[in-house]
Amino acid sequence: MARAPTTLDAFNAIAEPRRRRVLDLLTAGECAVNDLVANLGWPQPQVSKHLCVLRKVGLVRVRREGRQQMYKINAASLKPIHDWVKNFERFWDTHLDRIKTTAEARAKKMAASPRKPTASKPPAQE
Amino acid sequence: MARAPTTLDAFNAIAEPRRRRVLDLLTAGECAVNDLVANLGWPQPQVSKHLCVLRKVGLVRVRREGRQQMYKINAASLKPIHDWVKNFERFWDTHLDRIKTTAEARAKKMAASPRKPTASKPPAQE
DNA sequence: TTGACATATACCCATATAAGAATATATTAC
DNA sequence: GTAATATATTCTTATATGGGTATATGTCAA
Repeated sequence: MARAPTTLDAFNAIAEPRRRRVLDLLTAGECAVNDLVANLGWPQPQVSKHLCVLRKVGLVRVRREGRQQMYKINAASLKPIHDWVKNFERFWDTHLDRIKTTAEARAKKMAASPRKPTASKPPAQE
Repeated sequence: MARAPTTLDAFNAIAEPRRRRVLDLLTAGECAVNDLVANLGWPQPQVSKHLCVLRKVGLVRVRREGRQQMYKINAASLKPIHDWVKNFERFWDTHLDRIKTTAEARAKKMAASPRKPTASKPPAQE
């Protein structure tokens, strides 16, 4: 089996940095292909192809306006990614870490010598 | 040019659902390969290979303990993804929308008649 | 040493890219 | 109709994959 198609889901689609770049630009608002081409400086076919992938996974919506195709972001398709990554927040959120660490340290100290509540705490940071 | 290697960064690494699955399991704590194999029910070489990719992008750390290799999550490598996706939150988070809208409305009201500081605030819970 | 266990690696194969170049399609203007 | 504009599609090519199977490496035990 080969790698999953980029059009399978948002996870695969945004693995490509250039597609993330396109989405970043589209946060500013609806945009025609040529505007993206001008902003990005990439060959037009590449822009179209990346847009095609984004469209297939539902990350953008298209609307024709005369000769132009207006693309706009549909970021709701990013929510699954957001939700998944959010489950790992606690692993880097130093605020939560500190809370947890402090709580653990206090608990340990309490268990060791319940007499001295909050005293000999050298550096021991991080 | 071909697609970027899965080992290029976390974005590419987590495009594969099975690797996300592995990370999910590792949130429970450090784990030997065979434990993962047992939990996942995949052939051992596959588990090892996926772990290898995760290791190369820094999403997991290994430690040898006797014959076992203990893998633990290093979710800090997911932070770039979190940070990127977070920029799109406003596109689906109706909660933020409401907060923003409320804040703007209040600001506008304040500007119009600065006399009433914080009064007519009915439910607006959450 | 020999063997058992735990894990990693090597090989094969079908498939899927992403970029580049050329061309096709669709829409409007003349 | 013809031309011009805006965008999409069709090639090609180099490269990377993920699963399967077999095997190599590393570690402990007797």
